Amino acid sequence: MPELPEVETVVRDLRPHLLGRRLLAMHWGPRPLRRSKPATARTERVDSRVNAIQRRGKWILVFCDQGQALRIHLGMTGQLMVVPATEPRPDHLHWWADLDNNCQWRLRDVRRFGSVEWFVRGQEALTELEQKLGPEPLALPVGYLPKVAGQSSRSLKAILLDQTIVAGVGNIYADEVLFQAGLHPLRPAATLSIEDWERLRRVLRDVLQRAIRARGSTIRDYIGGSGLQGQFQNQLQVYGRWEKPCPQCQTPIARLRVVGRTSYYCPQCQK
DNA sequence: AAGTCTCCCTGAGTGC
DNA sequence: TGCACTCAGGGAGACT
Repeated sequence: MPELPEVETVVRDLRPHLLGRRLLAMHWGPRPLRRSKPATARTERVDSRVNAIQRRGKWILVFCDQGQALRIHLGMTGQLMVVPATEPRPDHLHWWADLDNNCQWRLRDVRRFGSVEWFVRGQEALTELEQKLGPEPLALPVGYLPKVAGQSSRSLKAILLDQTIVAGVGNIYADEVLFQAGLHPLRPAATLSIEDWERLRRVLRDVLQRAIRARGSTIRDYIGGSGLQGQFQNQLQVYGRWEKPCPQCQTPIARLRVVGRTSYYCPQCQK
């Protein structure tokens, strides 16, 4: 499941293949992705050069030199890759773009939770996101979290998953961060001390940075933009480790459902 | 009005 | 072998 470290890895992998390349045309297949625009099967003439590729939260933004932009979300199972155009089309291919070097940039997405949106006025793709997303967790100002969540009765798990508070954290890294910080997923945000919030801020940054270095976590479907799997799944301390011993205290890892998501945690280490 | 729930989607896994 | 069922969870919108 692509979260911030996985999306960042995809963006870094794609840059050398796409920067400076001309996008000739792009194609949406007959089975619609979620909330894609255009929504129906069609081909869009583009003929514009790729200027920049960036990540914002779990979103990918690709800017072209005539002011347009592509906005892509990988959903749960999205895979982006650049391959020779002659390569056979895989199953579940729902969008692709023709490049000027006989290569094709492709989105494969088994569950179609992803989206690809084409903006003629590219800046709108970013300003829309900025209106609804919180800051990047790798660069959170000291004091930001207690300011926006310090009075909230919500659980810490809900806070971390809320993209309007902080953008890019999903279920896996929320659990890992809370374990590393020694905080229970159901702990009400309003009960944290300033020291707790500062520890959480640092752990959030450190866990995500380590995961980026490992090219993210491949649990089931995720692969990077060069087709490589991630390696951080081997460093996960609690996620997916139900009833296995806690790496700190050997207590069996517990799980429960918080805001519709499965949470893994150590009942001994996390208070 | 803040916070939680439901829905979408498919393949893998499980039990019978 | 086949079938029914559950689970995985991102984000949007419905609901309480």
